[in-house]
Amino acid sequence: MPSAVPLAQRPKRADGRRNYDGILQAARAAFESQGTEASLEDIARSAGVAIGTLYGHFATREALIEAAVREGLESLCASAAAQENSAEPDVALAAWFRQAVIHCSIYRGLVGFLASSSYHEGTPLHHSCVKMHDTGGRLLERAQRAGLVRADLTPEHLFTMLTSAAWARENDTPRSGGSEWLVDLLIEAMSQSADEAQLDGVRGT
Amino acid sequence: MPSAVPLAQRPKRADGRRNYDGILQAARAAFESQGTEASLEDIARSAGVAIGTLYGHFATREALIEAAVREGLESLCASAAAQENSAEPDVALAAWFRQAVIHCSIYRGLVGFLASSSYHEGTPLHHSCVKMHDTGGRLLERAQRAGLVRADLTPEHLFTMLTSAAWARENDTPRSGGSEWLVDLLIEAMSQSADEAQLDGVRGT
DNA sequence: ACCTGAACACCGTTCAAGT
DNA sequence: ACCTGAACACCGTTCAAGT
Repeated sequence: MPSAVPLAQRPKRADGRRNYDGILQAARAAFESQGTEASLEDIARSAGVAIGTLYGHFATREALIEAAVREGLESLCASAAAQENSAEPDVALAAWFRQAVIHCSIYRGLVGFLASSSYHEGTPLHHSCVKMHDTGGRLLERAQRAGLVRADLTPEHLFTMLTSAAWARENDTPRSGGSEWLVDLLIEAMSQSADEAQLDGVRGT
Repeated sequence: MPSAVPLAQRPKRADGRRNYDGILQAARAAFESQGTEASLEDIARSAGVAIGTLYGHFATREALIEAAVREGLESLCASAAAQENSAEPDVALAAWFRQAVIHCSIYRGLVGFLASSSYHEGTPLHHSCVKMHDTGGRLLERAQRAGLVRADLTPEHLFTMLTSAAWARENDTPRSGGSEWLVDLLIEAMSQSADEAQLDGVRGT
């Protein structure tokens, strides 16, 4: 069994698929302008279906959110796997980190769901979180083997940095410190100089 | 005029003060166990007053939150001002940063209000945010003058780091990366070595 | 000056009835 | 297999009436 939680599925019947897609489209628009707390009734209304239809396709708000971001997170991880062997290990990691931060903050409130799903199995978004852990972890390990990133970093640390930066981005204001800046700082903080890497080598890390 | 926004005020009449205090106590308990989205009706109920009484004292949810954390943030800034000249500049900054992270994450959801209040005048929590900016900024500047902290850091950057770490703490899980770790990383990232400081000196920073 | 609670509006969620 | 919308529960917020 690949996943214990029944994720939202595109129906087979034509009318069902039409509604499913319409709801998803309306949800994306609503989440984009009002965040993940947007009214589900409004979403159903603007999709032209009854509220019961929305619940029929998406059992919970989180299931709807999951369906709305699934493709994006999927492609984020897919593109990372593709470039995994092309770019320099540290550049690849940094580039992916930047993309991931953006993906996790497309909707205001999304990163909160991601954070609480990450270590809670049985939650719709958990699968996506695990996938991000895995691909992030792979990029991380590769950079660490090359001695370009601190050896004491774990995939969990990476995920914490990721979500924190995404949250900062979500709450960005023209006058605020700037999440872009924070991302730079975090990337710099996880890299290490050649000397430090050699020290690690001596210590046998 | 010190503040354009009318913050919640302790009433002068005895019965009013009793209710005000009771609501505040109930609110703190509710926020602690359920976060800042706790039901206001429940709070009023467990304080033994009608819902109208709660609204009479605290016009908005944010006003209630503000009143609940005011003392804590006040004392946080006061203690920083006191130690401002005792400890080493960088240690003082780091210590305050740690305390601040804790204070901003006592209630789940609080840091979200802080982040959105920081640059929005006319919001109940704005005053507290400005105060944190100021005291944080003073500690920062002192550490920078001593060449112990990166010169390009602004108080806004510090606030962004602060709230991000507080958010991470708010969402901490036994299995997660650990916000404590993130705090350490951020503190380390803002410090700079003596060599770098000298370089800055040469450049005239 | 302060308290009360009914009244209104709104939203989430379920489910019996329909096609 | 899928859709509908009434029904229920709950919460936020206001305000006329009271002390």
